[in-house]
Amino acid sequence: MDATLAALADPTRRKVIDLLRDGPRPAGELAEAVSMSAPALSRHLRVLRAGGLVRAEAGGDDARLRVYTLRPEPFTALQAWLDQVQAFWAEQLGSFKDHVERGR
Amino acid sequence: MDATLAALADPTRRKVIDLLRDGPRPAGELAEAVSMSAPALSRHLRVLRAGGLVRAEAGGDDARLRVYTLRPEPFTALQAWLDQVQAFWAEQLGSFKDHVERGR
DNA sequence: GCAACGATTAACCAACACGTTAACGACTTG
DNA sequence: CAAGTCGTTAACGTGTTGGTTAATCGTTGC
Repeated sequence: MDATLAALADPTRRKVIDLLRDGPRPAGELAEAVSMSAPALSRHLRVLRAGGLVRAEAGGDDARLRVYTLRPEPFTALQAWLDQVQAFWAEQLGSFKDHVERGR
Repeated sequence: MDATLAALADPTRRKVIDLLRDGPRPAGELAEAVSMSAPALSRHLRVLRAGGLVRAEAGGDDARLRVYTLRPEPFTALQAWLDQVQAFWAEQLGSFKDHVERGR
């Protein structure tokens, strides 16, 4: 949870996530898409990997390529936490409902 | 979106969110709950306020108190983004379904 | 009015995050 | 095998973050 949100805190990394939304891509394409030096992006990718947000596999045809793909687990975990937080307003709504039903 | 995730990146601030889940609290209580000096927490609260995650109102009885409450907007916005990201696997599932239905 | 209190801001410092260029290892291609 | 390519790590400078204590502002209560 900690690693997930730390990873998502950076705009560049979020942009990478958004890019990967329409399909896996090799590191090079990602670097160019965010107009950043390859080393800089490589470290962002390391953070994303450490947080389990992405996974890298060797490109089948050209083994030099490292193809990155989104991983679902951290996102579902985050969503679960968000649901818990939002339960707060559900309670508020419940109190209000009780309040109303109690006739005032 | 940026401010939201930046705010959530810090563990202390997430703990504050979790504390506020079961009701509004004054700054002092929060500071003690996270065992941190009042100034340190005050700055965390400023970040949370800037991101719109919380709102502060003067305590009705004692005007020295600043009572903090959760605000829903950033959380729903974040959830919307998460849904978009997760659409990725929905597509994958679709492809798999097509794959199966195509008889192989 | 004056001491105490709650909260924030100011000033300062250690630690970390992020970008750059340079160097390196692994693979491909002629 | 030699040169070029893809990606990562190393080393470095810089800006930001997060904590501390000291000072400030508004409110409370005797």
